[in-house]
Amino acid sequence: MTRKPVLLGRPPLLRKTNAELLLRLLRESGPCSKADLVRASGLSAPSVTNVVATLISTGLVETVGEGDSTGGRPPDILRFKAEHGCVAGVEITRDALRFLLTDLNGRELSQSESHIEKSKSTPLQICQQIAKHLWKLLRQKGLLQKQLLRVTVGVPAIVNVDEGTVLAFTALREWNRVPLSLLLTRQLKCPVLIDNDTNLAAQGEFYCGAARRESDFVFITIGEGVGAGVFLNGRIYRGSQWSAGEIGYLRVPQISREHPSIHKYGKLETALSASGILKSWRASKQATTGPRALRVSDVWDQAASGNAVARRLLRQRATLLADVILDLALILNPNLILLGGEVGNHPALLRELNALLAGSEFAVSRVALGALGVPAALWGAISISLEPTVLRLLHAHRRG
Amino acid sequence: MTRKPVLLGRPPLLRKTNAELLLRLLRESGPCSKADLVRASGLSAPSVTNVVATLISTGLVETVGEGDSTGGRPPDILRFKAEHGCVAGVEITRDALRFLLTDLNGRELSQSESHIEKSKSTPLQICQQIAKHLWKLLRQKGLLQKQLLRVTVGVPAIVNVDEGTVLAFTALREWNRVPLSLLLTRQLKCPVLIDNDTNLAAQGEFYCGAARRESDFVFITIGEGVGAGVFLNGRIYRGSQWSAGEIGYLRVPQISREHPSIHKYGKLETALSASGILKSWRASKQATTGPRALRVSDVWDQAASGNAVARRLLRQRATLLADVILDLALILNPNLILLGGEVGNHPALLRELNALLAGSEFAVSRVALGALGVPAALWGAISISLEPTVLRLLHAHRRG
DNA sequence: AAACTTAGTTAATAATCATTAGAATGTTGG
DNA sequence: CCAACATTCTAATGATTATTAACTAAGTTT
Repeated sequence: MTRKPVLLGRPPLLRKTNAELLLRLLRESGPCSKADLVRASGLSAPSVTNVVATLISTGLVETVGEGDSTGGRPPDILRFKAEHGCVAGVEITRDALRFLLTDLNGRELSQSESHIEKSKSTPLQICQQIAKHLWKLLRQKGLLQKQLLRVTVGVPAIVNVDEGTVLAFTALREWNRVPLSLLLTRQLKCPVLIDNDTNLAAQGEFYCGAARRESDFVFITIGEGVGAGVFLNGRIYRGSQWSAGEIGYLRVPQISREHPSIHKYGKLETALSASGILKSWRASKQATTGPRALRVSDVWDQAASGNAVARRLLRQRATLLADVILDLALILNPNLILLGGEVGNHPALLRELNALLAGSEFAVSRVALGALGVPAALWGAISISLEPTVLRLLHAHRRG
Repeated sequence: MTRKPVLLGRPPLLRKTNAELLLRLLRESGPCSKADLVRASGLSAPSVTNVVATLISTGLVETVGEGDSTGGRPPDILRFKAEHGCVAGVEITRDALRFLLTDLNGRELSQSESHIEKSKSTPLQICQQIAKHLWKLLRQKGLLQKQLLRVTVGVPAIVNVDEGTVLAFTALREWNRVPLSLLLTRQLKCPVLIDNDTNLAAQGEFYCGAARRESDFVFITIGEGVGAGVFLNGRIYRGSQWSAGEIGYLRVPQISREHPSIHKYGKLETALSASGILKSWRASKQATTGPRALRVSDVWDQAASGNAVARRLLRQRATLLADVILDLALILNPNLILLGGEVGNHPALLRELNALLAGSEFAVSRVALGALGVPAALWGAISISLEPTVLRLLHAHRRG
């Protein structure tokens, strides 16, 4: 047995704390000198020298030569070695896999997509496809397999994040209770985390999208289904059975009551769905031979340019959505509510919503559009991968 | 200027950490010996000796003689000196002030109530009445004024907890933007925190009521108004403008739309209110001369014993409330939803709700009744007062 | 009464950070 | 061009706090 890794109030706690602090400063403010770290951290110069020496010994930090003098000895510039390894974000959708590979600074190395063949869509086959694709991406970028340090996977389902199991996949029954995280960890030989795709999209908008520095917000995505990523106190809130934000069965005015069920869409979800909107549009346009609309955004564009049928469709959906947003605002009082998905992410809908919501004296949340679009969940996956990966490297090396 | 109190990764951080750890252990597990603390904390015996010496020097800990031998030298028993000071919880309602005084272990010293005279109900007069009453209670218990170390006040309003100001008092316009915390701090000469009463009630149920060890739950109170205390990740969630849980304007089926307004009740609130229920009851019972009902609980009792009119009233309200609960469960997925208030806290209502909610495949929260009744908010006030008070004492003494 | 058990203290050692002094290596100004 | 100065970084020393090992204290068990 190794020695017990307790680290309560013993002296090594100081080193750990300060090493994490300096590494964080280096990652956040980019390359700088020891003297800069002294000023930024508040630690003494000898301590910084000492801690940096251990950081360099882990391989996470390196010197990159002299910087410019500012009237004295020129500094040795330090930098976080972001290319030491890489992390990946993966998103599983009904018919495709999406991939994003970044270095340890979250800088994009490659982004790609891969179609899922209907005949090869069992959980195990999907895992194999993911592994194969990731190995290919690594090869293309000249990286070793063991440099892939962590993978986070988004799934359109209720997910037990602790156990790494998929609990309920609205459309795909065979995915029930699949230990996806375990399967992938075995194949990829690195830690794999899985999470709900909408949760990850919210995290992505927080990381580099429209919700930067917002500690409390809700990301609503509307496409075929409806879901919300609830982000509170600076992190994803998942609920006690992992189903927070599953708003497809919400009881709002004009929606008849039913009980939440795992394998079908809720009434609200159906009412707001893309296919429902397109169906209504096509039905009413077969009479008046107007312009074609293949996607919901086309319908919303038509509404914005004055088409009466499209305007009615938009108004109906916005009215429903306004009720949902007000309920969220009353219960959670977030600063911001973001709209995403092919139905949700449109300026015309936003305008309509703002008109419907104006007039509240409290429970006022700013409503806005997501900034990242489709890759939002991938960026969220990267975002929650980076911090634990770096800390793990730091402490693994300090031990061994 | 005093020296800067930075305490990042410097050696004193260890002492601080360990002192807090041992004090917490001592408070949670009651009187024990140094050897017990060694076993419980994982620290070495000399360290415990050392830290305990500093704890004793602050006056927060004392020795109380020898314990029983278990086959060797008998231990010196240590104990947290809970009578070193006291904290108070206060609740302001429309027509009364409620008080709870406890020692630093949260053990009740006295509980009392004081009527608010209509002619003396300005914020300043209320503050004076609170101070006067608290001084009286202290005198009765033989405590000095300076032994009152912290007071937390619950207010039936939206409260800015950071600034200590009352933002919106549904019924009382004169309370708008009152810096209640500042006023009381001046009078009481100790830190005063104010918070929403329903938030505090939720905290109370967590501390010593029906939600012990539940890290995620919602406490719904229904009386004249309707409100929810949202408790997530082990603490009150207040939202970004302090109005989380203000569900009186929630848009659920059967409730017509309106915008949240500060100085009147919402439609849902009105539909569920005690006075509305009693009014309907009296209207329908003037024909059939049945038993009298003075409180809503009497009506619910009648419903439980088969009275048709009462059953209809109960069914109506339960239907509304079931929608609210399902919406909360979908958005937050808490483990538990508690009912409180004179309308909410009744077994007949609970039965009806459970019948209406049965059948969901996910978003299932256990629904139960609050255990503390009227003093819930007072216990919540005590609960959030204790920890900061003890830590403040510990570190104040270690400095001086 | 001797052996053992448990509680607690003292003395020596280790980890870590801060302070002080000084070395390394530039720029600035006469 | 060189002396004075500025900035970066390191080496030596001392302070705080922890641990380990040895020891004292005071009981129970055989």
